[in-house]
Amino acid sequence: MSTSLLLRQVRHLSTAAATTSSSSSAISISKAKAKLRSELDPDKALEIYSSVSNHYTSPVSSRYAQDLTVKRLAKSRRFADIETLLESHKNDPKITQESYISTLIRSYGLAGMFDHALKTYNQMDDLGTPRSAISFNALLSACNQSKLFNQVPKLFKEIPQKYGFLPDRVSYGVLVKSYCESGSPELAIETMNEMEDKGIEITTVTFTTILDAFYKKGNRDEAERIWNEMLKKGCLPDVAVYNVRLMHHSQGGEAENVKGLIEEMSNLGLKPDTISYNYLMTCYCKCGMMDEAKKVYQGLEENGCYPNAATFRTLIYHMCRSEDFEEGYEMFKKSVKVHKIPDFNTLKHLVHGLVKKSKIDEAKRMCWTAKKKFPANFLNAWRKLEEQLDLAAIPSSGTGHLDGSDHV
DNA sequence: GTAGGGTTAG
Repeated sequence: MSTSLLLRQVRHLSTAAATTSSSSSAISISKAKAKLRSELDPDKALEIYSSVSNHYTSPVSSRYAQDLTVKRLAKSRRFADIETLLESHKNDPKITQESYISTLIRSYGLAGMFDHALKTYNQMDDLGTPRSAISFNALLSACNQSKLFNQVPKLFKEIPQKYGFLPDRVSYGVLVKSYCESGSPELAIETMNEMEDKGIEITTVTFTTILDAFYKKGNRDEAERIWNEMLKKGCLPDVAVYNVRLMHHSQGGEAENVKGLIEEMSNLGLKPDTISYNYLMTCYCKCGMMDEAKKVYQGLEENGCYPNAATFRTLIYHMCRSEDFEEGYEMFKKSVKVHKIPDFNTLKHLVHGLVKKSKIDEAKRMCWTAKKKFPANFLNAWRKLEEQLDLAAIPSSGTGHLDGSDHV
């Protein structure tokens, strides 16, 4: 189906949703989300999205599907398509709900289209949508997402005053983020003091933003001071704030410290997630402790976690570095099986390595599978790689199915 | 019903 046709259909569907309640061909939103996660092709993503977009249930459930679709389109620089898609939602009667229009504002931000986000925010008067901190927060987030960090303080000063509402702790959270992103965590601390004066709750989230900013600046002492202040203020640490600490300790290859932080989390009753374990794994890989890294991978499931694309990418990358290409190939097959294939560059190293070790059949099978699993715009890159390495012929044994049907 | 952690690499 062509994109323009599809978009026309989407528009039709969202208008139709105003009068009729459902369409029998639509797939469930949870099914769509799962499909969207593994779909890198923007056209196909749009197709999946269009089959659920007329089934708007609540902002939170449809936002994820919309965000994924917009992100795919933005990555392909298809801004006109994003506009058509998001503008079509303005025909929906739910546009008078502040939370509904807020998802559109946020999505424009995600695409880096802040001018459209602001235009939508300004349209609220005409559309008859009431304003509060909710849509304001969406606008501020859109500003940050579009990397216009310097504009956030200005909006923060002007908009609540203009429309007569008060910024809430989330609004302040976005403001803090904008200062941190501009490289001024000092201004973020000032903002935190201001929050305290105004009686606005400072949460673990706000501290996490600032903690991360100081680590990124290489100011570890200040980061530690923020961490201690957070605890002193009675904010409970959670998995996200530990992941910030894990990230910065794993970058220095401090395997013992990272291991210690993971244990600290468990002692506090926090369950490390895939991101936490990925940091531990990365750290072991960097220290050349590949066996320990593999143990982390093998233990993921019993810890209630699933490997993601970064898990496979990290393992495959470091297996290639230590010339364990066959092991890397086994890992590649596992990644295909669970639809978490790493990026092209990582796999390129692996194909080269397999050829170097005369594992021609494996290299051919890899290319064959990758061409099927990557989005269409990668087809040329894979063909070129095949040609360079003289792998273009059909794999010698069998058809080379790697997607769970054999060989895995 | 919104804010924080995944360019975890070369």
